[in-house]
Amino acid sequence: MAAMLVKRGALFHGYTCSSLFHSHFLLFSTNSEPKRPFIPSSSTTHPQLQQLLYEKSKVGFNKLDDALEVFDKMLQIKPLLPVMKFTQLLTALVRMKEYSVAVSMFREMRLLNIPVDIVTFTTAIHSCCHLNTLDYAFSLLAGIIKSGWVPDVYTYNTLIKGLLSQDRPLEAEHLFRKLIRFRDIQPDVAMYNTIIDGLCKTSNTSMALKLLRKMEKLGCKPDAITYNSIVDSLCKERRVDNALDLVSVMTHKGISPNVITYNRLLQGLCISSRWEDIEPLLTEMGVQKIPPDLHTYNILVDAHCKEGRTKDAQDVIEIMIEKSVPPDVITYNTLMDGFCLTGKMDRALEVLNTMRSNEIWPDCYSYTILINGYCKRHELDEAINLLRQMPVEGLQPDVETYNTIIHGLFQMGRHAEVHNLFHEMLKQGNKPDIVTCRILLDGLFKNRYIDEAISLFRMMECKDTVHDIQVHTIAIDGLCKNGKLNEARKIFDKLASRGLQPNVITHNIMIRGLCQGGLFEEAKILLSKMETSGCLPDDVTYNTIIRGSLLNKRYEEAVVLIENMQAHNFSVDASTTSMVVDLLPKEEQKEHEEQDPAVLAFAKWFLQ
DNA sequence: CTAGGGTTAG
Repeated sequence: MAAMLVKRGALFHGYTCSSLFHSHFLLFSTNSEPKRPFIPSSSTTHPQLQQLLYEKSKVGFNKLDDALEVFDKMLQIKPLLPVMKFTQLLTALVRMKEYSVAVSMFREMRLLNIPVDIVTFTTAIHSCCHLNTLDYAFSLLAGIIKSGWVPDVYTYNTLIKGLLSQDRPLEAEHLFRKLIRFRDIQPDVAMYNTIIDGLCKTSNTSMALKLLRKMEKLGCKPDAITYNSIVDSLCKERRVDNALDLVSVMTHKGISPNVITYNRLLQGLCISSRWEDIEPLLTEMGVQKIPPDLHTYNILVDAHCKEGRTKDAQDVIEIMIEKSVPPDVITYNTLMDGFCLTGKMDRALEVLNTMRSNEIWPDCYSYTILINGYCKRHELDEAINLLRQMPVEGLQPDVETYNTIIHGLFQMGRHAEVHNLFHEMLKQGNKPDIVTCRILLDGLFKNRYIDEAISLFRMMECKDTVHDIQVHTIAIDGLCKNGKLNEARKIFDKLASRGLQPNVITHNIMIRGLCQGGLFEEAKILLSKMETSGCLPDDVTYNTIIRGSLLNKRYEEAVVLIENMQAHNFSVDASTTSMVVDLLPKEEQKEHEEQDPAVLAFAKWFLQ
């Protein structure tokens, strides 16, 4: 569980209601006000309400106004209706994702002294969690206790889930441990599932597996949800065989995999490019009588597209329509992306029309995909046309759209337009994200605006908002490539003290920089540090250091490095090979006898 | 008719 602590910024604040006033302020100052005031209308009679409630309970509360109308009428009734009726209304709002209205209504109920109970409180807490007002959620927890109720497993699970969804896993863990330690509640499957999912989402799969065993030992039977979280996590870590094993374990224990299990496995096979294993799994789904759903088909469409088989992807869509699983906007976006990937922009645009004629309306992402397609083809004017088309279609470009087009402009050296678009993006109220930071920094370096790049990086450093290894890697790369090796080294050396873990790409960039700057010894030291650290070298690392050794005329060491690489089951890449070939004397040079014998010896050894 | 209304996975 301790490994959950890796998530940054998760300081333990405690669970008091000290911030009650602050939370109230938040509630009033945001859009949490009801859509209209709760002024009870007159001349409502009880039977009328019963009729309304009866009707609504059959068709559900479709509109927000329905719920508000019912609330008004409910308030009229004397004697007061059972709390449950009010809770049902709150739940209806939650189902409509009208969380702020739900919270306001709850507050109204409290002001009117409607005697809410633990279920009502929990529903209100659930709404707060969706509104990012966790402080208020915890003040409601205090409110529960003050009202003489006892928070139960539902209440705490809602809060834990809220903490996790707010990226506060440390506090979620604390709360969970506290509950167990003080035996406040007996965790049930749902609570274990919440924690296990939290562990999985913070890449603590082994911890999740431990907790799975622990819950079983404590007599809490895991269900499909428990296993699916872990299966998903294993697949994302490309441990799809472990995922498959876990599924056979669950089946053995009498817990049947469901469509979500199979979808996660299919996705896992796709991530690991194990196309040959997909067909058997689909067959097994058929045997188990689990029909594929929309997600299954979307995974298949994506897999075909990723492999460039857009025809097969289209066939899958045909099958979907046949089987009455109508494609959605994701299906069509995936197919469009497939066409963009192969540069077939006309086909991608056809898909856009197909989806419109099927009354599936393109979203912002549809346009981003197309814009990305044009950027890849270096057709920036087409991309900009599409960007301008979006508002006409009632779509507002988002950060991702702007990131895509800014990246494209930089690639084409259209630096001046980047500035315009960046300011447009800010004016539209889009906050730059970490990807924007990376694109800007990289673009400035690659377009040789070195001073601008450096000052941008310094700004990011000062603000400390950009606590991101990729941004630092980009800066190191940019500095190395522009003859500022020492500044690059300074940043690299400071990474650990900033709590940033250099990854294999960071290392490869630094090693290449060192080799090209003639600091081969230092590059070798860095490689050996990698071999003993958690960041294992990959084929790029070995090829980089080998090219470095050749560049620095260390032919004996090149032999050792190549053998070392082959011992690690990596092979020499094309770039390294051509470098060796270049070492050989050219035909026209053959008569000259200046060739270094060590070079010849090495090249002969390599080519034998 | 003694529950009903609230928690967890893509």
